[in-house]
Amino acid sequence: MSTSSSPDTSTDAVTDDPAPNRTIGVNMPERPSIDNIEERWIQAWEEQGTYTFDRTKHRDEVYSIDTPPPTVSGSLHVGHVFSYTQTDVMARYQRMSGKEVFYPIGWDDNGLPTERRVQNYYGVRCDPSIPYDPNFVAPESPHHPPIAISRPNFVELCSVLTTKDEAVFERLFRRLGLSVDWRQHYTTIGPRAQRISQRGFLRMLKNGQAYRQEAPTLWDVDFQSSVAQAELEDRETVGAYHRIRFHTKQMPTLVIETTRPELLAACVALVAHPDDPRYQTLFGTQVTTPLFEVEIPVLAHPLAEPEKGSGIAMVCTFGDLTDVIWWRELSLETRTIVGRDGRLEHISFGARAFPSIDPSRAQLLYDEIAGKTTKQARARVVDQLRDSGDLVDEPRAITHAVKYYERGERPLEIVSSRQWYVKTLELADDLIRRGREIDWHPPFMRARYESWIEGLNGDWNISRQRFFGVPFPLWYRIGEDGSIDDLHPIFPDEARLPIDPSVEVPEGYDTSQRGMPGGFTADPDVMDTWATSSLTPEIAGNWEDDPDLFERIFPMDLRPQAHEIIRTWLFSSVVRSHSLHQSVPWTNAAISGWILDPDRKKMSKSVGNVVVPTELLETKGTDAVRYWASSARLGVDTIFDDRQMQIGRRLAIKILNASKFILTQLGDEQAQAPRALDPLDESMLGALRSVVTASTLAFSNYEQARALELSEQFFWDFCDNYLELVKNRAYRRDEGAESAKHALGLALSVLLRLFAPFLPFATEEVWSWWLEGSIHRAPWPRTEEFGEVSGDPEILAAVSAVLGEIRKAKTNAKQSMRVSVSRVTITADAKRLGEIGLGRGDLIDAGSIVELELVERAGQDLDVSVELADPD
RNA sequence: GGGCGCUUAGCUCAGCUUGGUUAGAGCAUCUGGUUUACACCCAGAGGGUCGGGGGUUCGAAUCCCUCAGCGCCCACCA
Repeated sequence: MSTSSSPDTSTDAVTDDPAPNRTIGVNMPERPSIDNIEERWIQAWEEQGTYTFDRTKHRDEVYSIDTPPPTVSGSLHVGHVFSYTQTDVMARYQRMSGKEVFYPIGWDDNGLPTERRVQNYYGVRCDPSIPYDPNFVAPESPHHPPIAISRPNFVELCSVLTTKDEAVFERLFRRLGLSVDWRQHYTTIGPRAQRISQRGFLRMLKNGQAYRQEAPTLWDVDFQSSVAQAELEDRETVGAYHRIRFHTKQMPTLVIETTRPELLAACVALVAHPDDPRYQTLFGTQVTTPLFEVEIPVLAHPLAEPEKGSGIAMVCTFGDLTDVIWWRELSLETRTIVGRDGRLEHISFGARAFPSIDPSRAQLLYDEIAGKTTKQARARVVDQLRDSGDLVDEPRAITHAVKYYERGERPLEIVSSRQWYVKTLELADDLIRRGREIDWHPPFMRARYESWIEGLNGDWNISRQRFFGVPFPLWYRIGEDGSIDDLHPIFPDEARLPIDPSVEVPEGYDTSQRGMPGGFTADPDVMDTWATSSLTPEIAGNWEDDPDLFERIFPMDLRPQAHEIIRTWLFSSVVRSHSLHQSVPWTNAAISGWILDPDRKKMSKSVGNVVVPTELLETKGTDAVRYWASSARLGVDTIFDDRQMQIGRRLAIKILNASKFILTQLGDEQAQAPRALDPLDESMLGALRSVVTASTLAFSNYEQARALELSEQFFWDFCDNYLELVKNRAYRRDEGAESAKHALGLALSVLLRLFAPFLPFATEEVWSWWLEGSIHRAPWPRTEEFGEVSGDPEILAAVSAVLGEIRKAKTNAKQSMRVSVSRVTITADAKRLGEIGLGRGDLIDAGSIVELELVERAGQDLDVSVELADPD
């Protein structure tokens, strides 16, 4: 034998090698590793089109997924890694099960988050009154103070930045091994999304599902835009109760309590409960407000709570949502004083809207607060009340829940404005019924959907007074007198969509007529981001522009998403689908949990506890991270736990090593079906067949964590016991070896495929050592593959138990596992003894047993007595 | 105020739908072993009155009632 170094060491002649020459595993490395294998496979999958959607497949052969388009202006966090992996696991399972998986990817890049990011990133702000500057160059670093730029310039910057952000997201998602079809790609600001959003809106306008109305609207004074009920959140905020005296002749003193004394000038009534004995004499009378001395009615309404404060409330236009209800139901006056910028407007007392007994004094007092913010005005009004003697006691500090826009910093105001709405209130029953057509995973998440619908207090406001969004595709006529005809919008032909009405001109008009008497003006608003996102199935499926595709994927099979956006994304999607298609948008909703940090706080950027996902994937390995994400059940909030990733990492490595070992034993001989299977091999295959059945069932119930657990449990036992028992026999050249090789080959193939959805890289790596094609297009294991195997899992279990006892004896004696055993006596009942007898030869080999005695004793389950060989 | 979820070993979690081995796994801890599949390995050990109380049952982690703690969702919180 040559001692010179040969590059071809693996085929170096080793004449006494019991295994034949093998070509299997020519790509098999000496020391397999899961590190740095990702990029190779990502590239191979892309080149081979492994995940490309085949659109010739019929609807019932397709599994379609309404992938959540992540907000690209947000940061990447482990929550993305977690939930997107859970969806990918299901996608891979469905693909292997024979479904053609429609797995698109979108980026949510329109809307306020992007605007805000652009403002901060470049140091700019949008001023729609400025004309477009074609030579504008964005500053290198954030400019202070922000540069005012035109709307078109601003929108351009939004596009530039989102493109950058999207590239970062794409890198992460590829690295995570998502089996999305990158050709099925959309953005929520792109032309297709705009066209479909606008078409969806026009359809709903025409069928009466959308309407425009002037009404009290939730308003963020910083963003200067309306917001929807779904975007509210309560925040505990410090405030104070102020006891204020109103003037009446009916009672010696009349005191109300309020947290918003600055709205006194906007007061339009007092309200008490109809049964409240204290105020019976007041109902129907007029009382006078302090300071401004405006006469207001005292009215009864059941919403007034006698226990709260003094039991009688000051109704202002508008302090909160209850005021809106009272205002509407009691047909009260409108006296708005808070402007859209959050400051008190200048108003005139004595005018019709603001009558006063003493207009000049009222004006004097009010002029001190006009122009101030509500907070500044509040302090001043309290001083005024104190001076006038109408403040009873000093303000009492409290903490109470106040409504904020979820992205906002100051409490919401309610202003009267004209907005576009989508009808939801009258659909409530239908929407709940639709919700019950969807299979929720986990089922209890449906309760959140229903409780949201039951709590709706108005229709869905879809218009926003912002810039980077989908414009409403409408114009309004301007009368000869310059008045705008809001009631009869001009619609574009749908074939023209998408359009920007501030640039394009309605049919029959020309550019010169824009903004002119007798001409037209564009609707200035953009759509709420959810008005677009609610159409993701339509956008991904290219609704009406590609009806052939759409009918192959809609209604979709799966909507994966997080639970905090049930009231927004999920709800609004059901609304649109119900109205546009009289259908649910999908048949399954898989709701992922949150990632919590070890203190059980939700991981978020503001808490400063976010782990950078790309670093995580690089240091742990993608499969390890995917294992962690896969082992969490849907809907369950999960602690970020790198120990769980370590376990996944070990599993992936073990799969590589065990596979290498098995492939080495298989050799390259054409696998031949053995004449008869050894009972131990058959037993192992019988157990594995049960795993296939149980794992498949778990997947069909959207319990991927269970499927993983089953396969993993089997696999470790398979390595520790079966491989040890069978490896000596497999090396021989007899019938027993044939049986072992057959069983090993089948088991390896099945196991790799069972793990493939979870650990796509490690399993693909092994597959490539052995077989052609991608494992991710290989069929999901079926029980039929096991043929006539009728294996009783008890045999392997019994033999393994004996092997365990022998190991225990060796361990207790602090001996090596390789030390030989001079005598083993097994006492058991006939059935157990029979099972063990079937694995006798393998047991003797694996345990290094010199003498094995089987003793039958009825009623004895299993007793193993072990005599170790003399250490000498 | 209404609703949902959770509470099992030091840690992270299964098990509960359909009640029945001695309540499981991994990690961590401890004790050993091994270096021709794998030290990212192997073997073994210790560790739990299944949140409290009550009930149903021959039998309850599992079913029912109740209480508590934690988390979340919803609500017209002057």
